[in-house]
Amino acid sequence: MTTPMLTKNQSLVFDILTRAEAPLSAYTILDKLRDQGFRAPLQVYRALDKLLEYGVVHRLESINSFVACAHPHEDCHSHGLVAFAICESCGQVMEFHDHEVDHRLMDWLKSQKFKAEKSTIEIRGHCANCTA
Amino acid sequence: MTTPMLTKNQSLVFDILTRAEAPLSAYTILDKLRDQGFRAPLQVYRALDKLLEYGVVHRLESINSFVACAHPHEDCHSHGLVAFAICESCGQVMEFHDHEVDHRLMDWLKSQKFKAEKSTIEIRGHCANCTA
DNA sequence: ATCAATTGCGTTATGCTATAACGTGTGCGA
DNA sequence: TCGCACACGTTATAGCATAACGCAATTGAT
Repeated sequence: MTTPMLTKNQSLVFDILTRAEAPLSAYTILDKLRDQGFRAPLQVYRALDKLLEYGVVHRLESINSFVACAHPHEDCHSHGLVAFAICESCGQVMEFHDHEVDHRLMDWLKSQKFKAEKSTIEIRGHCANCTA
Repeated sequence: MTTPMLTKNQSLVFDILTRAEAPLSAYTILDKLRDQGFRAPLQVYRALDKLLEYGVVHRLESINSFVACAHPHEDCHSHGLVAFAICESCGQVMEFHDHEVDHRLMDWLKSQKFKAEKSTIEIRGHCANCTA
């Protein structure tokens, strides 16, 4: 999918996520954008929906947060599965694509005649820096 | 981990989940247990916390729901990763363990010196029955 | 040019998910 | 019998997400 021109709200949300050191919740984004005129959660969620659709933002289901795609130049959808390692100390996220894991899961799904549409692979733990 | 005797509330919640055809949200469980005296969400969440700890129940992060472990005789923790295929039509869930995927992810995490603690692999789509 | 359809936007209200904080009772070992 | 751990019950609150309404701007076909 090619990413169309972002609207004002979409750009504001995307910029916040791009500059963030860690994933942000929708309400945290809302708070950071109050000075820019944001007043309601829906303004954030609507922008996020589009950014997710364009593949430039990921939703981290296990922590109800959102993060800018770490590989914006490639097309995340073509990667198939995307995995995330989420540090519970510092909050930082590593994004990871692996075709082996991808194929293995897809083969199993195929054997079950299951049509996959969206996937979530999230590992929570502690990153190298925080495992002092 | 060996599963201790369940308390009354834990048993009630576990039985509901065991009999359910699909994952249930905490509030759905609450509603189903009102006749048994449940009145507040915490009664459900506290039971769920223990059942999760014992490994007899899984939390599906992507749909905020809970499901009884499909392989109660084995120890889910020793399986390493557990994957779920969740049908968005009928709600049914297939549970799946694969050492290949497991090792591959763990190797990558190890190379990043990331200490994994909890993992989530959830694929949403449509099952064979619902892909008419 | 005009009308209809689409899309984004703003607002209010609401619903769903999860936990904090308090107190009670029970069982059990020191 | 004292103290501790644990399960439980209740009220209140925090955090996450969407429904439903209406308005404005854009586009594109007639």
